[in-house]
Amino acid sequence: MLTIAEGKFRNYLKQKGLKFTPERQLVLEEVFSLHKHFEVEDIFIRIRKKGNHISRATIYRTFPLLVESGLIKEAVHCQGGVRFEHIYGHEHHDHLVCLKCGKIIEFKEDRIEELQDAICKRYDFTPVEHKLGIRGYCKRCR
Amino acid sequence: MLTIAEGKFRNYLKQKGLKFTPERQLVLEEVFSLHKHFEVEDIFIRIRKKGNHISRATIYRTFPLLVESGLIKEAVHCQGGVRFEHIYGHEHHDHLVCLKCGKIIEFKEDRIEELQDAICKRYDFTPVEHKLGIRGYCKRCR
DNA sequence: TTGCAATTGAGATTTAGTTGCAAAAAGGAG
DNA sequence: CTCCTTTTTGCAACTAAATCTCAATTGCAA
Ligand SMILES: [Mn+2]
Ligand SMILES: [Mn+2]
Ligand SMILES: [Zn+2]
Ligand SMILES: [Zn+2]
Repeated sequence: MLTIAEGKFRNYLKQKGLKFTPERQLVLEEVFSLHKHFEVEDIFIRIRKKGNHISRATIYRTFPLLVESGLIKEAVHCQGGVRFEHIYGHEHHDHLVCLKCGKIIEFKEDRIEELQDAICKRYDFTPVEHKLGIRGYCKRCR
Repeated sequence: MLTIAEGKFRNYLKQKGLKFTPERQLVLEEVFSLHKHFEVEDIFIRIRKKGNHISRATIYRTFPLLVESGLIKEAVHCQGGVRFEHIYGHEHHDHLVCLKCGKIIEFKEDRIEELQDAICKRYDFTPVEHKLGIRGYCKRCR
């Protein structure tokens, strides 16, 4: 999984004339060692905890490259920072976000996706990505 | 329209033990004189241009009250600030956002809304609000 | 190995939004 | 109307996320 993601990242970088540096590798590895939503600060802290050195600026500069290369994307705008998630190795899905406990439930509904396509056709609009977030209260917080 | 919105706002404030001040009235009027998406800074500038005095802090403090009272809501997180829109006097809708020119197309699709309800039932989730934003390229920018 | 463009880290800067506080004012009680 | 309490205001100081600047470093292709 990581190796394939790394291959994609290397290709992307090369094709853009950019370099695969040790710092970018650290970020990539950390991002793909997680299996949930994450934000810049999470990755920063985890890399530092492992004794590796990296600056926040580098992570902030690396994330857009990971997005551009199709490996991760913005998932939800929670209170505070932007949260990211993997694309590579994960099917597209949308989110239910609990306003009380912050729990995030992922769901997939093909019929919604189809209707979205139909709407884009109706407005002669070429979709690149979409985000559907439903906020409310989960079973336990209601 | 404004008068009814003002009534709702006054009720909300009273019920919370808050006051209907001239500044809050200015914000309310300005917000409802617009008929498109807006952000805090827009309202600030428009009020100032008319020669009225108000501070940004007051507007930042008033917006959550307008949201809480059900008159406006966050529409989209564009590059930069949060954009708001009216709820009062407008039907619920979602957005297509052009990544090139920033144009926003509003759409309404009841079948998507129904499917969302079904999903919430499936996960025993009580929805409060949702936001569906499709980003891509409009007819002219493609 | 060399040269150059890309990258890095550190700290400064920007930007959106929040907060503390003293002075002002709303609005209910009397 | 006047008084009194509570809320509100403006300003400036502050915060936090993200971006930028720049000198020193490094990747990598020739
Ligand atoms: Mn997810
Ligand atoms: Mn809208
Ligand atoms: Zn919950
Ligand atoms: Zn466009």
